[in-house]
Amino acid sequence: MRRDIFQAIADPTRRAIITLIALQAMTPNAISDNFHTTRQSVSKHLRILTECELVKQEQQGREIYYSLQIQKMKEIDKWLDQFRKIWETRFNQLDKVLSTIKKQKK
Amino acid sequence: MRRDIFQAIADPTRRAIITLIALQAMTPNAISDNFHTTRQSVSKHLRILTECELVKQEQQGREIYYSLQIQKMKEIDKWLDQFRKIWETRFNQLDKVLSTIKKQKK
DNA sequence: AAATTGTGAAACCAAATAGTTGCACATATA
DNA sequence: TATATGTGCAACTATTTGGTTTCACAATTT
Repeated sequence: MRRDIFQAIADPTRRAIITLIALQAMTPNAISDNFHTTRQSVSKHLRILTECELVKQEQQGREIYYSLQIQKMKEIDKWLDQFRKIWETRFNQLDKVLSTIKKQKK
Repeated sequence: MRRDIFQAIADPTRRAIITLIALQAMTPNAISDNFHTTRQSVSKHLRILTECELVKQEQQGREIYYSLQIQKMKEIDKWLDQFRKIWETRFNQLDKVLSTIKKQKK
């Protein structure tokens, strides 16, 4: 059973849940009201998200509030870094080409 | 058959392929030399990556060179934007708290 | 105390996935 | 022309996945 952030955000419902609870904690019932699926299905997604530490729970009486562990999202950002370097370099190269063309026009 | 970038980068082998061909185009044979899997398996991954436009092919004789379409990676970056705003705000709030403590110490 | 509500977990199922094996086909080399 | 090489694709398999149904249990309300 693989369980990492990339696998977690692969599912569109899970991405929607993440967005939904990014700003405020919500209960499984409240979350599932926003989707055309059962509470149990959402519950399963929340378990997966919890297992890879993208989400944390907070019990309040019989209700459990789920919220996003925003710092975990930075791991995706960190992975993107290696490519960011490349696309920025390509942009700079394009910039260089453009300024060369500009000079030649003079 | 779902086919989007998030599903594409969910597989660790595909993420490794992406990193491998990010800087230079490579043939399926050369790519599969880097993994403990068959050429056919890599070929399948390349097909998935091509289908969601993360990778482009360039035929050269009987060889086909695959390379990363770096700008497509920006889509993930774009999706992260909504969370980046949150984690930057949280950081600023922490900053505010810290400077308040500093003031109180004076 | 009895009924209701909010929840997680197990059992089950259909569909998707990653991988393998075997093949076809085009390009290159002998 | 015959053989070797680089490749994609189809068929098959084991495993994983997302979803549903059913149940158990604890907290709340009546």
